[in-house]
Amino acid sequence: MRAVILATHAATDTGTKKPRYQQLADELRDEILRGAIAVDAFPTESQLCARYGVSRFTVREALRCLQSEGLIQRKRGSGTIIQPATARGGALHQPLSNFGEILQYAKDTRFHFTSCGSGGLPRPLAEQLGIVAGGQWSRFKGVRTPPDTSQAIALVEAYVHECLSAVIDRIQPNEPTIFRQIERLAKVKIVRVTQDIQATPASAEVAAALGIPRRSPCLRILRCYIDSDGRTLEISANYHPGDRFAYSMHIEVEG
Amino acid sequence: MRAVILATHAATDTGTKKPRYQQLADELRDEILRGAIAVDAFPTESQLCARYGVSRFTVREALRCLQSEGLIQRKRGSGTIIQPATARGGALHQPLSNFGEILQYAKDTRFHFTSCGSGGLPRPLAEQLGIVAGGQWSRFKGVRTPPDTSQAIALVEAYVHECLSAVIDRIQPNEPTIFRQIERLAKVKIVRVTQDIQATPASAEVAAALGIPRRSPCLRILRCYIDSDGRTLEISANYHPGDRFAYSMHIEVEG
DNA sequence: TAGTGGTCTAGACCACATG
DNA sequence: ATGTGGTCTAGACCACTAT
Repeated sequence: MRAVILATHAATDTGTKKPRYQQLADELRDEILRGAIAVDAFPTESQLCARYGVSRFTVREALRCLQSEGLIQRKRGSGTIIQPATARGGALHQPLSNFGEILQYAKDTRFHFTSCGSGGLPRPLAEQLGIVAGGQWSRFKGVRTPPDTSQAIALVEAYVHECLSAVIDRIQPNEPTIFRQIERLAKVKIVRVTQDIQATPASAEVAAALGIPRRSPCLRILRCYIDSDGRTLEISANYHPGDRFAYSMHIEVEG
Repeated sequence: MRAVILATHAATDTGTKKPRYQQLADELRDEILRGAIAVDAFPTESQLCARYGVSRFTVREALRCLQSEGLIQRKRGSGTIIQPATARGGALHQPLSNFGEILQYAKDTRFHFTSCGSGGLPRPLAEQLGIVAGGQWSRFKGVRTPPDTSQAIALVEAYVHECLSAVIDRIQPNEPTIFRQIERLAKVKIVRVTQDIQATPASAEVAAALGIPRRSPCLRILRCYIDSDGRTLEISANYHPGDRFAYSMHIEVEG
């Protein structure tokens, strides 16, 4: 009865040129996670402006990133403090509520899947998502495993829309995610992901893959990957064992 | 097998004075949800600047709100479009990933609870959250019901920290949320909420309250309400029936 | 009172999409 | 070529906190 432990810290795409505020966010994130800044001695905005030679806007955009990742906490009048690891939940509650963290989760686990032909979406799935049935989707099936054990933490069923059929044959079964391959091969960009989280009983297949009893509780995460034209290019259903997996997130209160 | 339907649109606190960009966001959100703007005819930033007599910064802050709520989608070079209701999932996938939406969910359901004495945190709960055991917590228990049916959608167990014992007796059992009462009575402010989502089997108590079989899958959402000093003031465990409740959210991809 | 973060203005240049 | 949203500057005033 221990939730999955995931490392944080999004990958740094050193190849692409990032805006200044993202570079700054990367640097500060690094220092925070290395413990190079005392918890109660985070620089003020004006100090950061001076130190990095940027305007307050750039500093604030960078700090907005770190705040949305739960690394810092800010209060008008008093300043910025580093969110202590205990308040972040230690290694136990790594948030998965932004995109970089989903990627990191994928990178930190092993994934292997196989192609399973094509056809329509399963009706219950299409109904829940409100997607008109009838399209053709290529089907993949796989298992996700943490690096330190052989016990699977997810059975994954993925469906890729027919409009990508030209590149489907080139999808490799051992890369960390399918949608990143789609982006690269079809030259599209995923700009939005929707998630539906529900508790379901383990089917025979899920039970076998995860090593749990049939009908025992599973966390099912249904993800839709949407491109800049609003098309749903991929749908994945992820079944996680209820006793070994928790989905963690944090919410900053606005105002 | 139908997920819970929740109305969106955060409440407008007409009493408090809001920043200009939030007022603007409220107005635009209203127009979008009323259908007063054609899906493909959303004004550009400069049009909004002119129409409302504000700077581009203010417009962009407002649009950032709407984007994080999933109402609009923006693309450099082409403009802003309204996310059609189908891509938002219709009434089926109301997001609960920001604070206003959690409040709205609470407002749209009936909640009744009773006080159940005080004591330490249950050990498994304390372990999962990494909170040092030993503190005293006041215990509440309740049921949340949608307005249109009598079928409960959640059994709630809440724990309020002893440092608020001065106000605990004044907590009313019929207001929509406990933490809002805490904020008002103890003059504190919740600035951060963490959530742990897991699938668990229904205990006898949960099964009875929700009208589902014992051991059937439940979605358990564990929330910690944290104030500006980093103190966890309230912890709530929410048990939702797996077949009647889905937690939906969307994620905008950065960059 | 001094300093913090939150809001806001009026500019500017850029990458990108569309004609 | 024009216009979009994304980034960035250099200022300003304010609400709030700490002392």
